[in-house]
Amino acid sequence: MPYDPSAFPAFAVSVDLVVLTVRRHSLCALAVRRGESPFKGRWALPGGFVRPDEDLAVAAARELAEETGLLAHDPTLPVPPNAAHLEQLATYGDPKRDPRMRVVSVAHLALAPDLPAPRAGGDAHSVRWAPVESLLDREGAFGRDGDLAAPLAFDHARILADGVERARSKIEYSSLATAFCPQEFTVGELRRVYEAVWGVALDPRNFHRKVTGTPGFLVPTGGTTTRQGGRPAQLFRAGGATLLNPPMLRPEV
Amino acid sequence: MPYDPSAFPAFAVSVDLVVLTVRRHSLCALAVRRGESPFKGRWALPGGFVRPDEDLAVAAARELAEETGLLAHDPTLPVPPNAAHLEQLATYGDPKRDPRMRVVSVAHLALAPDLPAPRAGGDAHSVRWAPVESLLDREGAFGRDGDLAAPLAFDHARILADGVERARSKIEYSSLATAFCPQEFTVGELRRVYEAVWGVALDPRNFHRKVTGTPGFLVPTGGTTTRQGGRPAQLFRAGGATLLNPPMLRPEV
DNA sequence: CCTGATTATCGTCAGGCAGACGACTATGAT
DNA sequence: ATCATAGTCGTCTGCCTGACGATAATCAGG
Repeated sequence: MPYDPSAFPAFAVSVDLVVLTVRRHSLCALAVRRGESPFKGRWALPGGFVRPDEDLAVAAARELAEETGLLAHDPTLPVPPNAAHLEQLATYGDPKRDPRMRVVSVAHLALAPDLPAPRAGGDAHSVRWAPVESLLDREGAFGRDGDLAAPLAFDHARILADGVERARSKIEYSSLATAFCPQEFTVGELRRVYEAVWGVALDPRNFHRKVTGTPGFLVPTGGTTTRQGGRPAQLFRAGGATLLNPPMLRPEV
Repeated sequence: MPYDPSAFPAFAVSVDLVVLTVRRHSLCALAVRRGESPFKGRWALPGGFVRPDEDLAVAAARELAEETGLLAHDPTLPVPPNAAHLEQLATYGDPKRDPRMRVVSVAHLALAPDLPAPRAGGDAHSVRWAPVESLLDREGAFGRDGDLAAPLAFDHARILADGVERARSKIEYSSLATAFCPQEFTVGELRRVYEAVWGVALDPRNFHRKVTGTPGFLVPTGGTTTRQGGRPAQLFRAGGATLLNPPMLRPEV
């Protein structure tokens, strides 16, 4: 029996990306400047429409690659050089979230190491990393279109806030913070990731004891580096463990 | 400038519900029997299409009320008598997940106290509570259509498994387990909720110490009850705290 | 009434882990 | 050589958890 799709309301489905990285000791998100109405000239999260025969995760990985050149990382495979963590975040479907039409957006969260260059994607629009506070602390008081301090387009401030909160809580009980680091990194670099994401200062000695004492979190590569200045530090790679038990504790307040 | 929606692929968007409760010391989920093709006669999760001007959370709350009579619980308001916890779970959009057409389903998770009657919804189809293991442990070896032991329709086994895992982990660090209890409950009843959801036995003495010692988790109502047999137990209501810090620890293995 | 079964509640103790912080090490800069 | 910087190892104390003993208050049945 043939089926009549017109019996059900039609929606457009898009994926939006919260791509986070740590740059210069602060948590940054990828933002693109919109070249078209609505919200023309305003900053927004990267994203796009899902294709007719494309799974949601595939669409998100495609958008991520288009914007950053990063590959989505399948956790079952060894980590390729240019890999980012990618996971589904949440879905936003307020009927009025897009003034053009009914769009349901499946937001995804990507965590990437600091990239050599914030390369613009295939499209010619501008792309940049911006500290998440600067993207979120926008009252709209100066919100003329095109103003760099205008709020993010659509409901993207909400999506970004949800993504940041997911990242903040997830590095507590998983080894996901290593997704912000290059393949080889030091304990100090990992600590600065936690400090940037949580916005707190951590005790280097207790942090060192905790991460080196958690089985499977870090594996030493044998090398050392002195790129941070001071005494040379051991280099590590991410170990096989994905869940930290007991978790890293985020300091109060 | 008018906008042409036909420029983008059209999707149907539905909400599916993982409704969990604890009955007779085991974790159960709500299942409905499908009256139509595809998967006619098979068990499935309750759900339905999102209406053209309906937010996703509203659609989920509407489906929940239709199937169970439960109201979704806005956490900012005092808990009404027939309230359930409702939250978004994840979104499933495999192009082949529904043989009829491209359907993206936004799954939601609802936690409800044990209901007086598993009342059938407005539709005349049959509805029942089933232990989650019995819904998930179906190899499909006996999977003729209509067979009670056939796997769940569509990708609903996956959705149910994800919902159960979300509930299992979320009661660790939040006070959500109280959503499985009536408005007034004893420490022992709350402990049996944890035991049913996790499938483990907990030490009654350590559990009592933990939950009564966590500020804001439980507030005594002053009453006592003996409905479980044995010594009368104090009655509590859920306190204002939503996050448990430190969390309840799920026993190893 | 007495006994046992059942459930609730309080207490004790040892081990593990986290926070605070002292001490020492190995590099580069001046 | 000295200093600044960062990394690494230890120590101590307090809190929390798991294991488990002991007591309290009810009900069922003899």
